[in-house]
Amino acid sequence: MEKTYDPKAIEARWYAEWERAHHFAPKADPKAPAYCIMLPPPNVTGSLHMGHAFQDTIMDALTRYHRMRGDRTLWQPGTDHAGIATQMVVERRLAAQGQSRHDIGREAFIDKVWAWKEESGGTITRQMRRLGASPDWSRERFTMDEGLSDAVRETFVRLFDDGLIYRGKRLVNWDPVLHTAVSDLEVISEEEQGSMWHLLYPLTDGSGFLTVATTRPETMLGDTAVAVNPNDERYRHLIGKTVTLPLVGREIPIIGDDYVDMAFGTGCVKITPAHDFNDYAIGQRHDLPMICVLTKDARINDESPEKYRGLDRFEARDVIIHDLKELEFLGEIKPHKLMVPRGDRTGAVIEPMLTDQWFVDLTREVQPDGRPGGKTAITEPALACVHDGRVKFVPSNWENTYFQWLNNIQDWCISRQIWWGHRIPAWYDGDGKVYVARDEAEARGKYDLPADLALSQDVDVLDTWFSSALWPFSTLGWPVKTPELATFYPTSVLVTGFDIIFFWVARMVMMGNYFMGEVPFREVYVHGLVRDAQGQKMSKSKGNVLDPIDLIDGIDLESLIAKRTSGLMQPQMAKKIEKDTRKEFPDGIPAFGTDAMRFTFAALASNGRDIRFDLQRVEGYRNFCNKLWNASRFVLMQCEGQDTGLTGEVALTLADRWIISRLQQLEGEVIRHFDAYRFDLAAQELYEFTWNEYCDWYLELTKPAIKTGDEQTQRGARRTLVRVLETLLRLMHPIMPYITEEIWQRVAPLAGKQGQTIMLQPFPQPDASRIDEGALADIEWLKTFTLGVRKIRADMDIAPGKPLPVLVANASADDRRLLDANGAFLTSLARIEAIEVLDDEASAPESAVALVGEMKVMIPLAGLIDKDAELARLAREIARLQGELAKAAAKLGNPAFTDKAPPAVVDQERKREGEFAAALEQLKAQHEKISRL
RNA sequence: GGGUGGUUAGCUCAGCUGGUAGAGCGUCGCCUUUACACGGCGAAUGUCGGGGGUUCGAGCCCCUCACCACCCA
Repeated sequence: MEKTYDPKAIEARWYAEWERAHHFAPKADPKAPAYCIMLPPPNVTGSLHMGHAFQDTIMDALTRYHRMRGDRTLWQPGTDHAGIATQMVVERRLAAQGQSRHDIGREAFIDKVWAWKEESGGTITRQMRRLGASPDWSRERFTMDEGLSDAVRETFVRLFDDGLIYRGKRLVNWDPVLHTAVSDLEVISEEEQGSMWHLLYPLTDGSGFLTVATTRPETMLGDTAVAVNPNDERYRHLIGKTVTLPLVGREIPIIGDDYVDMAFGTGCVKITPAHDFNDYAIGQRHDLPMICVLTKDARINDESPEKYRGLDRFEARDVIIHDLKELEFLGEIKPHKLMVPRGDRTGAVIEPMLTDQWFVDLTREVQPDGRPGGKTAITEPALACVHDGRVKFVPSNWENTYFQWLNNIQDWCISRQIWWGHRIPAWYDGDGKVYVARDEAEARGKYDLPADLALSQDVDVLDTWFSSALWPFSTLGWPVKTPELATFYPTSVLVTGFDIIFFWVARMVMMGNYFMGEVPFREVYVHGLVRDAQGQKMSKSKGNVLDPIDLIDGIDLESLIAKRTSGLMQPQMAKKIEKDTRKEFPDGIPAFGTDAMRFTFAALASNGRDIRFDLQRVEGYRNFCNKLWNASRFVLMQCEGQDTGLTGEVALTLADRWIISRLQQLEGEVIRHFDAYRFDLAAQELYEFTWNEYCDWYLELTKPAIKTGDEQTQRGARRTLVRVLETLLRLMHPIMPYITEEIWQRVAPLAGKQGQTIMLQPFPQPDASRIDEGALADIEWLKTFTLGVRKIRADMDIAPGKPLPVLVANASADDRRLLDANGAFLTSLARIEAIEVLDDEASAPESAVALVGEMKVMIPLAGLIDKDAELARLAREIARLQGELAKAAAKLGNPAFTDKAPPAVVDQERKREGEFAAALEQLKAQHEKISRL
């Protein structure tokens, strides 16, 4: 083996080998329990970001863990078509050639999108392979595949026939750049600085003015009422009167509605039902007319006074304010912070707009014809299955978020006015009558339409999330009843970020319940969001993104800067991004390798919401990989070509029995943490055991055993070295697949294991009968002894390499037994020249002392030890013990404690008190003795 | 306004059913000791956000306040 761990040299080789050998496919054994994870489908033309890498690490760890446990394990991969995002990219490419999609037409445009998918499609799945991800690639699916498209048509038609999909004019989020409705998910509202304008609306009877406050004055063109709170003394008497809308001249009523916040603004609210969600609701309550004043690209339309027609909404705002001022209808203007909704793709300010759209009904109890409405058929079952535990959230508090959203749910707008996606399976005749079926021929048959009746298909496509909602069963073959569907549905766990609980998780539950009659997954593991070291969200525009592949391979500073500053939406940010990047990564990013990155993600996967990604953490775990590498190197050096005790008699030393015991405990802990999705704790246990026990103690303890032990002892040590390492590798494999495979290939034969790959080996199971409590206790004694000597050495400034003579006094029978048995260990670990057991302490020379229980470990002062230093050292220790003793004594002196606390706790406290007291007495005596010198 | 999460060592975070406050990184000494300097050995460091309560005992349970973050309106 190389002296230093070099991830690059091992990763590529193993991945290719695993994939070639089809190790990722679920095993055929029908008796094995099924375990299935659905990969949340990333955008087919997208690329891997830190969130993906984090999530993929968790899913892969779970997949590898269950595969090793013998489950029939499927990690189902695939990608989605990301309708809007992908269409935008292709449109931008067209625009670069001076064309728009309308120039080339729908069909040609769709061809271009497919071509783009072919060209850039494999990036993210290639990157997943770099991460060591082990999904069954042979089952990879794409939401626009034939089969998945069938599933989409099937669900649409069935929901429509069940009366749960309808078409209607509703207020939706309108992106005026994309010319499409978008879902709430695709709208990001952020606080921006704006103004609050006070507008004066004259009462029609001439008796005065009402002052309304608004942040969007241009919408006044579409006002159809002014609302006040019916409890508001100031305005109550005006309800029922009318005002005359300035500039427009329309007479509109003053209405009373509880919605109006008396304390906010002026307490009078202008109502524009066609351009505001709250106003829309008020409009419905009061049966107000809805006047749409904007065109599809957010210009003023022909419903408005001629002067404003054709103006962009923000130009119109300026003109309207100007005109109102001229006419003295303008009151105060106050600076005001408001939430501005923007399209997440375009950055354009979203306008609520009244348009014809398709919706999934999620709110009606019953339909007019008596069939169940969406609330009964879809929403309530989705709530029920979480309430009754058929779907469990981990951590469980996310259930509240889920409930909160479903309890306030609106009908789901599923149509999008774009071209890339699943075209809505609905046809219209010349009169606009709609026919829904799987295809046109079916529509004609189903609705008994004459063959010569001209039909045209709806031009809109479905929301990408509509197809994503079907993912857990459509990828398994539904609507065909495949064996995979029977085996793997419901799936075991969904791994996802909390940001899409509403939009995706809830919708999968809805669709799964409705079409499969069963939940889509048993558990939802909700992980945090990866942020940068400062806790900032990583985003291209902030220039603080990290590419997981750069952590694996490393990247030099200039390349990193170039990457971060290219293709920015706001090129002026480049300077600042460059400066920040130079500051944070003066030397670029070193190559850490996949395993170190994966271990970091696992270690960061606690229950928190935010995960600050700190490069130093990765560095630490890269060092850990190196530690493991070198420990393995040591083991191989001791064992390769040697008898590793595969057959025949062996003798196990205390150290062997101890590390075997600890290994059993570790196995139990790791399993417990994996099962609880506490990857951070599992990682910590593995780290701790490997470094602080296996390397720091066990390897050191084997050195004297191998060097000076008899043949059986050597064989025992070698056997334990390789067996424990081999087991440890299997325990770590789900988190660090590459390094464990590489080392396992060499270690396994020495441990008597055979197999093509570690990834199909059984996951270690603890064996309680191999936990040797005596060995655990004896090693504690040995450690205490060693640490005591080392501490004296360090405090007295004695060279670490200098062998020391040691005397022990006040040794119990047990101490003597341990001294006899472990002399070799002690001399090696603590660098001791010789140990002499004194029967009579009085004869001892002046020494520095450490305590192991009651026993005194003494290092003679002669020529070695500085008297003052030793006194200081003793004084510190005495002070510490006095503190502890006082605490324990106070506790025991309290009768309430001794009476009421459980006896075991009291006993333990008594024992501690005794130990402190004894130690204190010894050290005090020692202090006195030395100070008399 | 409603909701959720958070506040523990210089930094980032663990702390399971209340019973001796922990880790990594960083810091400070000593050391190229034959697996590893991507290392070894040793050390320092806490009013567990404030206040109150329950309890023999509270970082953990209850109440309250403050601040931070996020979600919904």
